[in-house]
Amino acid sequence: MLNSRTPSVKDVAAAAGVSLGTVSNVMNRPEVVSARTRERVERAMAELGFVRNESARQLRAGTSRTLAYVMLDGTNPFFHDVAQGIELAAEDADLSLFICNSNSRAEREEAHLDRLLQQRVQGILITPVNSEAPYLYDLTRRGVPLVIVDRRRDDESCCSVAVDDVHGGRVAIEHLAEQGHRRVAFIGGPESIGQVRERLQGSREVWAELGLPADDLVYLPTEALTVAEGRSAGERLAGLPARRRPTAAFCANDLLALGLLQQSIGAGLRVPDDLAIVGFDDIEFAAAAAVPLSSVRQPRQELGRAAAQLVLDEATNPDHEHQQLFFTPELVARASSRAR
Amino acid sequence: MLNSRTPSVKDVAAAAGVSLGTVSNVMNRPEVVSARTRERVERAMAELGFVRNESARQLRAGTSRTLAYVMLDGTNPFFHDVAQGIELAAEDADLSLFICNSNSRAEREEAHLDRLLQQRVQGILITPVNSEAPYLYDLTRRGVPLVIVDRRRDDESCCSVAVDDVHGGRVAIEHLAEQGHRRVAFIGGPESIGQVRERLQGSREVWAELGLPADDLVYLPTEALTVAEGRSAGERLAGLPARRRPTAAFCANDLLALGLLQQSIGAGLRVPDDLAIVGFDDIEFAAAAAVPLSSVRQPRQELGRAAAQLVLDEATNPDHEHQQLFFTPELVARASSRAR
DNA sequence: CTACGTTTGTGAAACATTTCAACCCACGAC
DNA sequence: GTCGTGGGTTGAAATGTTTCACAAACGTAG
Repeated sequence: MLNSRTPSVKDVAAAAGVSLGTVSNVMNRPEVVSARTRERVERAMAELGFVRNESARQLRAGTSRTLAYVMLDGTNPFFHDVAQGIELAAEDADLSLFICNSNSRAEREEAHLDRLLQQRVQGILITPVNSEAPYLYDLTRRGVPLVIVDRRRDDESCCSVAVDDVHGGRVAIEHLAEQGHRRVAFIGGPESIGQVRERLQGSREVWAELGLPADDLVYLPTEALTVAEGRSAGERLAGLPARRRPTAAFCANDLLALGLLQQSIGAGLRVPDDLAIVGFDDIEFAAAAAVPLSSVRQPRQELGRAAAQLVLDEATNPDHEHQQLFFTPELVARASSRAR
Repeated sequence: MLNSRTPSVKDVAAAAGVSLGTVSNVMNRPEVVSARTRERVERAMAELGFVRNESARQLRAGTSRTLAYVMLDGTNPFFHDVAQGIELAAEDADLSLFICNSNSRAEREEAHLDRLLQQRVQGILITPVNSEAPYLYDLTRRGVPLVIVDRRRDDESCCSVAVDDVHGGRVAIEHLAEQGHRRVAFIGGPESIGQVRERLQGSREVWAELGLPADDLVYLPTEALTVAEGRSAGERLAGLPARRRPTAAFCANDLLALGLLQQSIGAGLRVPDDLAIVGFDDIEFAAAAAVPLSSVRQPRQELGRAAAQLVLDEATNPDHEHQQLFFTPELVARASSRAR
């Protein structure tokens, strides 16, 4: 019953009474083989339960059928949405997607990249721990199509897809100012993350343009962009003397905002009346929060899809040129920041 | 500068002045080659930037270095936590993990499985759309190590790892009854999902044992286990005549519960005073909800880790026996259901 | 009936690795 | 000296595909 070995093209060829090459043609160029033989071969395949060996295919053909995405933080739904966008594009191109998670650790990231190199994936999409890491430059030197997602590089040595974070910071603060807030907290960190810096920069820019005193935009640094850090920021916020306490907070991402929201409500504050909150990313759960969260929306799936298209272009188009794609995020105002 | 071809073992061998076989030995059985030559070969590898071709390795060696997990629903963080557990186990065994997402569509699932078969992955973990699907039985017939995660099969024709859902239903309802609730809603669906059926069954069992009238455990069916469905269930709940309206709800998963929570608060209900809520899964966001959500905790990472161990056993241990692993979920009581 | 073009099918080479039997060589025991 | 012994290394076969130059078969126009 159990056929020790899984059947190969050779077995199929024998069963169908044709040559190896013909079986291969049936799989790869069905138009060159006559309907009659094609059918015979297909029947043989079905009967034997033939499954093409991808390693052999790839070895000989030299081209793999997979893309890979190395995401930064598996606990943040944002990245899964990006991955979903990539997956859709990959599906269209009839490719598989390998999803890895570096968990913000450079060493894991490097290990994953090493594996992917061994697999000879067609292209790599990555939201890196550090977009200037030398091993990333190695990839490009090796000629591996590479797209940096949701980050950027100063030089333009590879494609990237990102969102205008400075602008994102601007619209968030603008909105809060419009709602009448005159003392606002910026919550986020560590500053080593480019995103955080730029969102903060945008916030400060527009704050200054509105002629508001710099001191009244309070920077509350955090250790990471997590729910727990959001809660702890909330505690620090509550600890400020009433006079100094902001009436609104702009968080560098939604996880922070969700943590802050929870802590605030738990502490008996009314949101948005006592504290207005705006997040960043607009993850699914932002809208589902008890007080639906205002957030600066990133086109998450679009980001992924666009990145996949760039990497495919680099992989297949001989005169590909690196591009830096930019999306403009927009504010989605919900209950957590509206009307005082 | 750019060396057209990526170097192969042959190139390394030439550069180091040894034979092919020796280079291979350096990679696979370093102990049999003398320290001197090993070092020479390693230097040559580094200089040439050699990267082993995994396809060729796999083709010849016959064994792949990857596991795969086909998850049911990428929008539910629960599955990502399971995946994380698998990933950890895979990392320990020095394997890569391929993560796929069927999005609850049998056709996508089958397409993914086909791909994985072609890749000759070492084993497949899956949370299937339907655990009795014929193509799943095909896998076993083919001899592919297979573990069903978070589902079960009636016959014991493959390994599975799941949670005792009947028990989960029991503890949730027991808890609510203890808090004094005498009219409770069970929210979940569709009934085609085994989980939903069993959680409901457990609920009914314990309700009857407590001597409460069957009619007072109100079953509110939903189309899916999503936040949106939770919201809509909330609306239906609010529409019930006050006399018939439950004072507590047990949701078949946390997404539903989160949706219900949001809708209820938005409608001006106080949780848990007007409506107590218990979810299922205990995803990260459950604790982070504005009113921290009580939930029946599944050991998510543990589930994944255990499943990975089973699949590895099946893959490597010649006298492997199929096992049905069971975890007992436990209630995590938080503010959404405590003390009226 | 021949020459020629088209359509189908063939067979061997190539891909990059692992594996294994065989070989070489130095060294110690006798 | 000779004979094992065993560590170190080699070379060739094998893995399952794809590709490509070529052959065979078959019409068809002249």
